[in-house]
Amino acid sequence: MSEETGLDRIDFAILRLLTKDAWLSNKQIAAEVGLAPSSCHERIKSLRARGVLLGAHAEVNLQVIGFALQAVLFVQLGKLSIEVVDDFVSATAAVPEVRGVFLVSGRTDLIVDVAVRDMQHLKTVISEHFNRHAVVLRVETSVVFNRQQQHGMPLP
Amino acid sequence: MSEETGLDRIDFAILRLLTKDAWLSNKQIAAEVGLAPSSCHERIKSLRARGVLLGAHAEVNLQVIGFALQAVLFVQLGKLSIEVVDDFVSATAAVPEVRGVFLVSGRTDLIVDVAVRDMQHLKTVISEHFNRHAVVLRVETSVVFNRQQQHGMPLP
DNA sequence: TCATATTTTCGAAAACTATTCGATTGACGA
DNA sequence: TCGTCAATCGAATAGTTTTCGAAAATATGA
Repeated sequence: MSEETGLDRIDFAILRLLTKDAWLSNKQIAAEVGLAPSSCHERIKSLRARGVLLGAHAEVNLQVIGFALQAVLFVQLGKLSIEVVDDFVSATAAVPEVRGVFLVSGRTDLIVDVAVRDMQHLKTVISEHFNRHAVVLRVETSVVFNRQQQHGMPLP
Repeated sequence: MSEETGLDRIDFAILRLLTKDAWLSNKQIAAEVGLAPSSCHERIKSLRARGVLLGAHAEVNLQVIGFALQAVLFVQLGKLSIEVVDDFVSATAAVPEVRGVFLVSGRTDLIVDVAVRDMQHLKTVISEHFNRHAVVLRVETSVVFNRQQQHGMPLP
């Protein structure tokens, strides 16, 4: 068991499997990692209880439900307190079209990943949720041509 | 049933529940959407078969496994063919530390979201996978201070 | 409008899986 | 070496998923 994390080789194997496919059965995982189903079940329960496994989310094909356009917004904010900025980040994340928000260092403050139906919809989202907001100084928009997301573990 | 998507109100309810928590049982979902378990099961099977539901991924606490630092890389590429660029996007997505890659329009070509252990690790990743690569003209790095991800449906 | 075809839903049975629990094993420090 | 503790196991139970034929609802066409 690694002293760093409190997780051993088998825990990592379980995490790797579940990040690849959260719908694997406990029985299948147990077989893959070489444990009895009851032991594997105990480990997964423990990983959840310790806050290592945070949950699982199904992935839907956004094209199919009519969200054909993706964009990235580079948002510049005014000089604000940390509290105001963090609140704006949370408010932004709560917008249904927003898939992700990053508060970053550098020339831009916020990077916002949005999924929309079309250009008209994109215009509406930017106008309603960013340009209208007093804390926002400037929004630069980039269209996403290609995108790849990695859901697995960041270990080779 | 919506003619646009081939999905009705109940399908959307199922998708909303599963994107929030992919570990909900079929029985629970059936109860929430007001169907018999067998009918609900049939719908979920169909959503998978039609490519609407693409899969599910467990979410792990990256801090706990030692990935304490997140960064966004803004990568500028040379004038290249679409094929070469798409290949580079795929190669980038395959790097374990890379969580997501966006090929975008505008002043930067690639936005890369990475999770690393520390600054030393970040330096290594940028050096090994970007600066070393001939197609990369320039990499600008931003540290991620705060991040929120939305896994649910982009509908109110 | 009515009859027919098709799809969807349902409940019950069967098959399978998760979950619990006491006993056993194995690791570790005294 | 011994005792303690945590992890593992197998078997029993409880619960869920999956299948399937029949019924209901919905769509189709004359």
